[in-house]
Amino acid sequence: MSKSSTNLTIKDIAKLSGVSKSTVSRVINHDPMVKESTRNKVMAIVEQYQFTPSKSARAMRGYGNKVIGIIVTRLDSISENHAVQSMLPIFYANGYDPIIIESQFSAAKVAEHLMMLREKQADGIIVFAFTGLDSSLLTVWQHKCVVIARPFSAYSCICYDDIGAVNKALTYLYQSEKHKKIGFIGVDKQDQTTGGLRYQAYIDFCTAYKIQPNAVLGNLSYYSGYELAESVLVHSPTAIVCATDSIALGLNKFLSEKNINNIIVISIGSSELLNFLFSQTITVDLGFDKAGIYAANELLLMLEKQVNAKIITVPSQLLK
Amino acid sequence: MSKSSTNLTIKDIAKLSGVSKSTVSRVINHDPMVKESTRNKVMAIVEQYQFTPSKSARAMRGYGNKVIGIIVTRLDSISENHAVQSMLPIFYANGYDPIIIESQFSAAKVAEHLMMLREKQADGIIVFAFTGLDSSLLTVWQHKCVVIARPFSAYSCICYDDIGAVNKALTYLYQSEKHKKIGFIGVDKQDQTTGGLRYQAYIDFCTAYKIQPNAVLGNLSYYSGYELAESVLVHSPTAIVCATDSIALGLNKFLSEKNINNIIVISIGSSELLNFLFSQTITVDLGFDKAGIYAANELLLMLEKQVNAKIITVPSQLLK
DNA sequence: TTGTACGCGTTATCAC
DNA sequence: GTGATAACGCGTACAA
Repeated sequence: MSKSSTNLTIKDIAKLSGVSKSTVSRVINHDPMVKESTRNKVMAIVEQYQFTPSKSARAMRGYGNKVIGIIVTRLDSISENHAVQSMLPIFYANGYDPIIIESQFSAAKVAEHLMMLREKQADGIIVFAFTGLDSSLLTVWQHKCVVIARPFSAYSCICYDDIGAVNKALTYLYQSEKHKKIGFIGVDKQDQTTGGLRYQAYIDFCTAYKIQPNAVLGNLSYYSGYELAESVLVHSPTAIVCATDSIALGLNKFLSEKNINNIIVISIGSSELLNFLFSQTITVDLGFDKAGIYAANELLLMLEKQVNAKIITVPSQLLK
Repeated sequence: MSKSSTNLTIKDIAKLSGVSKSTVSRVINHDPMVKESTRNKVMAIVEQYQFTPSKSARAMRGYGNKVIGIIVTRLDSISENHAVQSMLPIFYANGYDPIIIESQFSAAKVAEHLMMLREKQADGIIVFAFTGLDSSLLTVWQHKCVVIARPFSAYSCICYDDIGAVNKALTYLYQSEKHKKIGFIGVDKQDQTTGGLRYQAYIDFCTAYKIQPNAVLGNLSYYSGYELAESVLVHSPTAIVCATDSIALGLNKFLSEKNINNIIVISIGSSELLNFLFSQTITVDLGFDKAGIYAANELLLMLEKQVNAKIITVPSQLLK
């Protein structure tokens, strides 16, 4: 009926409901100082015409755009994907428009994207950290920013339980299953968390329980797991812990090809694909989806009221 | 040195360079009617202070936001990820900020997102189509929209070579390798392209070459490939064509578990993971990355000048 | 309680 | 060539 061709403005709504622009503005922004009757009157028109205030205009008034920037390292990272997918509904439910961008592990790109987000008057950001990303880039955003996967001091961070996850895996193998020869395939220590932390946890466990370490480090790809398999197997372990599910995929392929099926594989990180393809693999869930939920809620909290930075560690869970 | 705390406006630049706002605006927008000397003078200041005009303000002036909306079905779709990753650099290079959103195969969500994009004054959109998405939703965007994976009439579309890909697979098996008993695992025909088109191509080839069809249809998951394997194998084919790489993963898992290794598997869709895990599988590359490039360039073309809708089919390629 | 007038940062239309 | 000025849609002191 009503021509909904071109978008209505606050002025039109004012005319239509017989009040002034300011009153309409007050109604929209839930100013308590408006008479019940006029509020209803205006709201009726607003509903009827499906009016929504121009975001650009509000942004210009310094209002914030109801925009959250989400900077992932790579769009095709399975773990980050899960985290993002679980935070999106939360942002939508609170009226925020999440905009996803890719850093490709480049600090320079992060800087670029942050500039863009500032221009767009984004209200807050979520950053998936990586080796080489410096917290100094984020200073401007300090109080409207949640960092994932690295514990930057003075920032709100969501971290994975790298150490606990490895310990859970090793405890299960050593205590419950009485394995004595446990190998480890990890990633280079230059990667502080997935690399350094998980490797160190393995080493620490070994020294604590007087196990002969048998570790080898590569990169994050499944090729790495495949290629490094042999150098761990040469010490004839009865179980092998993989620092990531990709590595576990590679290792499993190797074992499957060589028809080796008396070795237990435990993966830090539990992906649907790994569980499907190699269902005998034991996995430790790092809780990517929970991380997303934590991150989103924490950010919304920060935007609502001043809240001091905290570091949340997502609990891990052994799945057997 | 210079305090870069709060953002400068066009007014500040004007004051700083001793001209008026209008002249600064002209310089920024490459108006040829400005004296060389003043342009240089202004540009110097612009560079020095790293000034960039407020996007919100431009948007309000109806200028367009230099924003491209990209509506994917799911963030973790490997194929769409590839396409998106290949279009992002193109948009960045042309000064556009791509914003990625998830439809989750829901037409209602698409409608919501489109509303949001309109409010934000997005300049154009790219939509990954799916079963249940109606082109009527897109009418407002008709001339600034590229659709991927479905041939909507009167829209610019990038389509995959479903029929050609299946034909290439079958031709290879039948002509070059002399297979006579070729099975097919596909997806339900309700999915018009991946489901209907690829199945029909198989059937057509069979009737053309008088092959006894041996097809079964399920869904897009790798579980489906695994579960349907048996009902195809029961007719003892020597080769099986899988409509997607996920299905091929599932089928390969089944074959591997049963120690069946005399059956050729061909997958429509070539993923890195499939090639890694089951390297003996022959794959037909549908060209997801090329699709992204085509889509981005086509959209940029549409935004620049009037150009009539065309349908581009991405060539497929057999990889053996 | 509501309306008026102004400013946000930009571009477009005039004059000069 | 360049500068003043109006306009975009909105929020908000200030006045009524």
